[in-house]
Amino acid sequence: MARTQGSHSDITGPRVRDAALRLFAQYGYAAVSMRQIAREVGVQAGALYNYTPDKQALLFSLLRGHMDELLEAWEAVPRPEGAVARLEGFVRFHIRFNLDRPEAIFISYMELRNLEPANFAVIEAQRKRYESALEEILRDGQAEGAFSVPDTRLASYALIAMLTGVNTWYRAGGRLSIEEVADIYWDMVRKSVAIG
Amino acid sequence: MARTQGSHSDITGPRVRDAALRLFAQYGYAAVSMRQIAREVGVQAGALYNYTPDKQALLFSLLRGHMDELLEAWEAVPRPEGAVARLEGFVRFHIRFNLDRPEAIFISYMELRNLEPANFAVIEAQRKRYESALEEILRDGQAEGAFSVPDTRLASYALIAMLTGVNTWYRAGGRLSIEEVADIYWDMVRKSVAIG
DNA sequence: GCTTGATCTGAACGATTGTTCATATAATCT
DNA sequence: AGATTATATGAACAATCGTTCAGATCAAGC
Repeated sequence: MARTQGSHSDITGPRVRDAALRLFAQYGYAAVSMRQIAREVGVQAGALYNYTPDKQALLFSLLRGHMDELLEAWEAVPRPEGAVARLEGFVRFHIRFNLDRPEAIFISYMELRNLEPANFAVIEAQRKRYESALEEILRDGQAEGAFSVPDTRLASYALIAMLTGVNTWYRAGGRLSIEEVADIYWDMVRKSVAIG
Repeated sequence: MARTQGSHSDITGPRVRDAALRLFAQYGYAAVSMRQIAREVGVQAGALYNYTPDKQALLFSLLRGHMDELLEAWEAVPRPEGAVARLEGFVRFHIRFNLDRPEAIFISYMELRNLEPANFAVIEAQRKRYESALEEILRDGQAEGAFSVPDTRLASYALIAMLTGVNTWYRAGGRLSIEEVADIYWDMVRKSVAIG
């Protein structure tokens, strides 16, 4: 048997990516086999190679696509006057974006070490680009006299870690909505960089 | 050949654990083979089974040992009067402890999903026990009127994530000492839960 | 209706996996 | 010195890994 009714590249391709994303997030890149991905899609392992040259490229493509989406989405966020407003924008954007795609976020942090050096460099550069947006806001706020942040680099690391941590505990349908969570985090972030 | 000069269980045992810890931290549990660990120790793969019943037990033993050490060390920390002082104690302890053993911390967060369910439950319970110590401090501070933390559970998650994030960027010999880092983080934590 | 091209199967490849075990050696005990 | 025990080797096991490929099958274009 081969090629069952109604199956096309346009359908199988995304299904391969979806299955890989979900399985990588759940079990980890190294622990997931190509046959496991194929089974999820309902296809034999060999068929996957119509959609990716190899397993590594599949991981890279997922991470690359995710980072592209992240950077694009962030650049589309309005850039209001004042560092405080911009910081609030960043916090709310980050939480919303992360909670919207927990699996992609998860593998973006967990599977970096499974990227070949050349691929790692690409993703790492994109991540730095995103995180430097936060540091720039902190620098602006410091210059404006709105923040008290002696070390903006370090503070940006601290805040990113805090915000990204939401994904480790938030579950849809819990007692708090995403907006309520964002409100609380924004309050903590605001105070943590405030003067005093 | 077998048993080369001067090698004993007392020596090989810890070396197996050290090698496993380092390799798991660097490449991930699933990506590291028993033969790789054995090579690092300078022994054949079969010899590892004098020190662990299987690979899974080796991972669990490392995590279990780490969590025991963490809980014991935390309980040895003096418990001063006042939630603010206790919070400062927690922050400084957490950063110091984490930066002292980056590899154990790393696998404690990355390899949880590679634990069998029964093993996972044990480690997870220990982690909860540790994190609840922070939440208790926040509740005390709220009751004292020293903090403004509407949701202590959520705030404890936020702070833990922020503090643990230090390990992702801190490198020994960098421009800041551990104490300087702890000072800066404590300042941010203090303000983030303060009133106003 | 026949051909073409895209898509998939199913078997096969060599390599590697975790683990077991008979055997050999070296340290320790008597 | 001889016997015992702990510790290691090295080969073997079945299972699984990522990947390749000839051939089968279906959809689309003429």
